Amino acid sequence: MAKQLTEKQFLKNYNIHDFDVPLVTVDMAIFTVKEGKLQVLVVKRAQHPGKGKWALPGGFVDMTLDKTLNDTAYRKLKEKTGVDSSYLEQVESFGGVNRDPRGWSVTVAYLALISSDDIVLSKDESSEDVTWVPIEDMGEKVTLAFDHDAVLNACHGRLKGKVQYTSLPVNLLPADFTLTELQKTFEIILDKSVEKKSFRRRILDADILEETGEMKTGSNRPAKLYRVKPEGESHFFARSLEGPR
Amino acid sequence: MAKQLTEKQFLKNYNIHDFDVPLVTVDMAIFTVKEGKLQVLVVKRAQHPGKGKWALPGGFVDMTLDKTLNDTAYRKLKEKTGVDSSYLEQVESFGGVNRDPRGWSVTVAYLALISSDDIVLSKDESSEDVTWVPIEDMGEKVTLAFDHDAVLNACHGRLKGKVQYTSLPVNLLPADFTLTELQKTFEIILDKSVEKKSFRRRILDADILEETGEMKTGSNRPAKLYRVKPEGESHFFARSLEGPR
DNA sequence: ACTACATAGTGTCTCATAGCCACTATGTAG
DNA sequence: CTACATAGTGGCTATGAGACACTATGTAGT
Repeated sequence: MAKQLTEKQFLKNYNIHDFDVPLVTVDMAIFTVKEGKLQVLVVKRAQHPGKGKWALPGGFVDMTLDKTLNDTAYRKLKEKTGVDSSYLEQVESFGGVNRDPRGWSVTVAYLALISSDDIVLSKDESSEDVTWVPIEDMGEKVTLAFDHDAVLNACHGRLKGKVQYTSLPVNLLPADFTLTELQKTFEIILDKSVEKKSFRRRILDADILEETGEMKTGSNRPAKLYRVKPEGESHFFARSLEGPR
Repeated sequence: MAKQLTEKQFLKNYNIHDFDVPLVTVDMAIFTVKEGKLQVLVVKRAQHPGKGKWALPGGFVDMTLDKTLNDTAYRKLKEKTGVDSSYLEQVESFGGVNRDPRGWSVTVAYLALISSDDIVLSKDESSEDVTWVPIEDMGEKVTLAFDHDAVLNACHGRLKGKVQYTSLPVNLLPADFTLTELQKTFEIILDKSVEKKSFRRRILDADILEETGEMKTGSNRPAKLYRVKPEGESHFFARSLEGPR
């Protein structure tokens, strides 16, 4: 059966373009914060090309299922994580003759942010394994197939950039959270500490959160729980977080 | 000959996908400032579909000429304007089943900024006319084929957004310019006035320009001429231009 | 040559918001 | 009841934007 072919044989048989049209895929960097680390979802490819290698989840646009590129992205996200509502943002498209051995191809990269709470990872016929990898382990412990290291890099860069002047990280937390938890999330993404008072002032003055009325108890002084107001999930600040002087 | 077909006939004959692969194009919003207005380049389509309508310049990826998507963008820019070095930035990709009558298609939108000085517009076989249109006339006096109004909107939005916190507009001016000219350019894009002292302080403190040593004479007091330092063309400011209180 | 004027460029105040860091508040654990 | 950890605040400094009046230096008309 086809699955027993080597990559070389597979490529020899692969013949999608009788017309000179590039392949089009959507690939996603799905981020979450787990165990105090920013992690990204990767899948082990069950099929050629790149069989057995880790890669970002993604795949071809399904012209019968998907009416738009965003549909493709949502579908992929749901397939791998079961999540169907979360922050999703198109980042950048990568296209060229050398990035995929099947020939000229274009991938539209998306960034997704989800809370590690509501996830059940699930593999399908295209992937033999699915796992979270801390972003800090990428490059050394794990490298990705195709140009996915570059794709991931672009997505990670976008995330880090936007964290400086938006409220994006709220999308990495469960519905209710404390300000300290939110601050930690910012710090994890920025990979540096953030001053407590500045942070709380900034977030509270932006008026993007509302108190749930509940408190988070557990260790020491209980903390107020907040939830994101509608529209609050991507507030833009006029000034960047500047970091220590 | 084929050019005499109606659009309906043309579409009936059009049969590029024996395989279910979307079409891939690159479309560009090429901006300049001319006559005190932000203007965008549009072409009148000489071919179906959309024959006779205005559209953003662009076209198919040429898999023999282009090694990457950026190559396609540069090629298109050069074809229409003769310019071969200018600011070019990928903005967003639009894909869907309804945006092009030929079927499922993806376009990768690029934003280009050029100085109105060094341009010689040139048409080719795909366009029967090429012209600049003030962005303020788009929508009322001019509408575009396909979903190009939306594409242009995304590019214009990106430009306006980045002007708030970057030095991008330097790319719309000739090599040498005065601070007042630069300020005017910012004001034209933002469509609001900018305070002179704040503006000059911001730009000069950013250390992205250098004096040419020349002065621009002509009317009244001569003004120092500046040019952009290497790397200065896309400086990011920590604070946005805020506008009048 | 002198004066009017337009445009270039500056001095200096206020204001908003980030960083700093010590202080107070309120719970849990022994 | 005390120690301690974590939540949350007060109040200062620093940076850079906005306001706006002021000075500087050319061109143009007579």
